[in-house]
Amino acid sequence: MAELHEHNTATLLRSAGRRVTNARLHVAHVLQHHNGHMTASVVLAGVAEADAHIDQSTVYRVLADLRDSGLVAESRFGAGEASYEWVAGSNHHHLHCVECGETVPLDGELVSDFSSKVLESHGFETDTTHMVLNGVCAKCRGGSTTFSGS
Amino acid sequence: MAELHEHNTATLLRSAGRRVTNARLHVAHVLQHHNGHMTASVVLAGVAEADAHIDQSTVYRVLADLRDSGLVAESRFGAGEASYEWVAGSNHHHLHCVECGETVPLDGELVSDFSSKVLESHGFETDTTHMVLNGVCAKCRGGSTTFSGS
DNA sequence: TTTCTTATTGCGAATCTTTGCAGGAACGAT
DNA sequence: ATCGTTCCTGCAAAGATTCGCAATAAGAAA
Repeated sequence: MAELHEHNTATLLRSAGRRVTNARLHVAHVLQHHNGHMTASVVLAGVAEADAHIDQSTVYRVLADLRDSGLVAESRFGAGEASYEWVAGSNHHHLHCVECGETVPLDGELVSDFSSKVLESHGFETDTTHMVLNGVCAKCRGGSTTFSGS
Repeated sequence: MAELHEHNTATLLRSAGRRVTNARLHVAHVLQHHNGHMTASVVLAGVAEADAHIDQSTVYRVLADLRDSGLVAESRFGAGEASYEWVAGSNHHHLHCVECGETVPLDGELVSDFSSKVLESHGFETDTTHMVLNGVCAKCRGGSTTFSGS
């Protein structure tokens, strides 16, 4: 099972034109086995635990090129530090509440509709594989709770 | 003129519940007199030139609370370092082309439409005072229609 | 103006992230 | 399996950003 994961990861890396290396597999593994977003320092810790020999600078570099390869999403929730999440190309979006800190998924259709309108009127093709919007959630607004969750 | 600016800035600071201080006026001044986005280090340099006595850590702190006050927008163009821009509450949005690096303004109505749809279906009030979308502009799209990740 | 409260600042040090470079590893070709 | 070309990585050092804390200055109140 871990093997399957690694096989997938290797394939993904290769099709992204990257070499399959120990450091990359470790970073990917840590990200894959953690639910939700992780800050760089958490990733750093996870990788260090798995293989103390991998250097911090390498982890940062790997994170950056996994991001560039589209396998990892890097999000900035407002002021805070960056956080990383394994996405492997899947489209998904977040609404991040600045009051309570919760992050909820955002309907992808709304995003793609918006995206195509932008393309229409500006000729600009937006990269909306992973979008983060800050704001205030239903609960914190105290208003109607029409959101069902998923 | 400079006086007017400073008067405005002071007022804005006060209504944001912040004290009017030398450091804040200097940072604001530097941002106001620069067209477009500036990285932290450029702001740092500008402030240092104006008043060498203001510490770097103070500039970072001021930048952060001007951001929190909504007077300054902090943008992250993809991988690069953060950049800052004096906005003082005005709504405006950017489309940033990852190919040529150009930044063009995005129609605010599209954004507010999108925003109200998100509110409708998720009960989530998005803060879209300053939005940055990455992608590929009309010019750079040229012939190719396919855009793969970032 | 003088006093009082507390947000801000400067300074030094800790922390986080990036960079240059030379040795080592991945992978296609032989 | 070995060779050769490039990509990656570890290491060390530089650079960027944040933090703790005592001293200072802003704004409110008297």
